[in-house]
Amino acid sequence: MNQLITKQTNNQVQDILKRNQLSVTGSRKKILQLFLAQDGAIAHGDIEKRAGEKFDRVTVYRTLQTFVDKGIIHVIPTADNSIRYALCKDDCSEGHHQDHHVHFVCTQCNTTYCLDDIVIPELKLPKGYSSSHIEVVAEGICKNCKTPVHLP
Amino acid sequence: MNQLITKQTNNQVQDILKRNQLSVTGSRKKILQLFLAQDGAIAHGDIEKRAGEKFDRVTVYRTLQTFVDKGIIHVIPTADNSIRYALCKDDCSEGHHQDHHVHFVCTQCNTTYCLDDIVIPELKLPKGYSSSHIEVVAEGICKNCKTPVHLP
DNA sequence: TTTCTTTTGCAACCACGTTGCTTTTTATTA
DNA sequence: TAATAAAAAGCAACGTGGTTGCAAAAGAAA
Ligand SMILES: [Mn+2]
Ligand SMILES: [Mn+2]
Ligand SMILES: [Zn+2]
Ligand SMILES: [Zn+2]
Repeated sequence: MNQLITKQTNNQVQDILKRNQLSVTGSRKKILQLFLAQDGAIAHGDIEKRAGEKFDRVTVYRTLQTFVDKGIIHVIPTADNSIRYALCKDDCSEGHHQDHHVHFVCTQCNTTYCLDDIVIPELKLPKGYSSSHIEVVAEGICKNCKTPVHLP
Repeated sequence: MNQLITKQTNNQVQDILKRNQLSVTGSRKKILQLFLAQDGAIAHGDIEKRAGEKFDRVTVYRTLQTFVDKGIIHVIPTADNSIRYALCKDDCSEGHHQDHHVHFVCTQCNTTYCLDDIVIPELKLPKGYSSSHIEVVAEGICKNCKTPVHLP
């Protein structure tokens, strides 16, 4: 079964790389698999840990940069300066990211989620200020860490 | 006149340091003056440049850390990972920061402002998520960079 | 398989931040 | 004002995260 999933994922990985005109290499396959197997974002450190036994530090950096350039993943700003990445939706492409959405960091499991469907509300700025883009990061408890409610 | 301002500011600096039970030293005076003379936040790099000719790199780090600990300044999260600091309002004190406000980064002059009076609007999170704190950073044109309107 | 192009690994480097320790400065008290 | 104790500053050394140039290896195309 694990084998089956791997095969499926493998096709998906090949597909994404081909579609973006990237050659299929070990490092790219490995890192892309990490993203596909993950609900939410991954910190650079974790990627390096999980891919780093097999690949050089520099290769990991370059692979991630390539993916960002191609619009396959996007960078998520964090308060603690640890860089995180997450898969982009399909409407991103080379040089054209479309990743303006709210991010949610769970304070319990430390997972970062992209909340693509949440509307960023209007902000009443002071006189003279006008904003072109608003970055919102919410902190709290995620769906998986929520304390379950006992029904009577 | 410059002399007068300096004297006034000097008193203010002494006052802030005394109030927080900090000894009055060259580095602390210099760095605090930078903040008092500035509308908006200052990047660590700038502080180091403007105070660094006279003081050691390490001293600048330690001074800023002391100010943060005492609730004199607060750290501002930025997308580009350049750490910025701004003066806290009076309701911050040692170990008790009260700096939950919107930040505004001007894309023209690159100044970062603390918008203390802006209300952070409610966010409709997906089912299962609950947030305890929302970080908002708005990007755009500030009051000083706004294109002036010609009156007829 | 051969050839050309792209990617990788390695070594070296830089920027940023931290730590331990000694010297200097500040506050306190005589 | 001079002596003392406590705090801060300077220095050197180190760690981490990220970058660059170049030679070797792997991938794509033929
Ligand atoms: Mn996202
Ligand atoms: Mn602020
Ligand atoms: Zn969680
Ligand atoms: Zn501006």
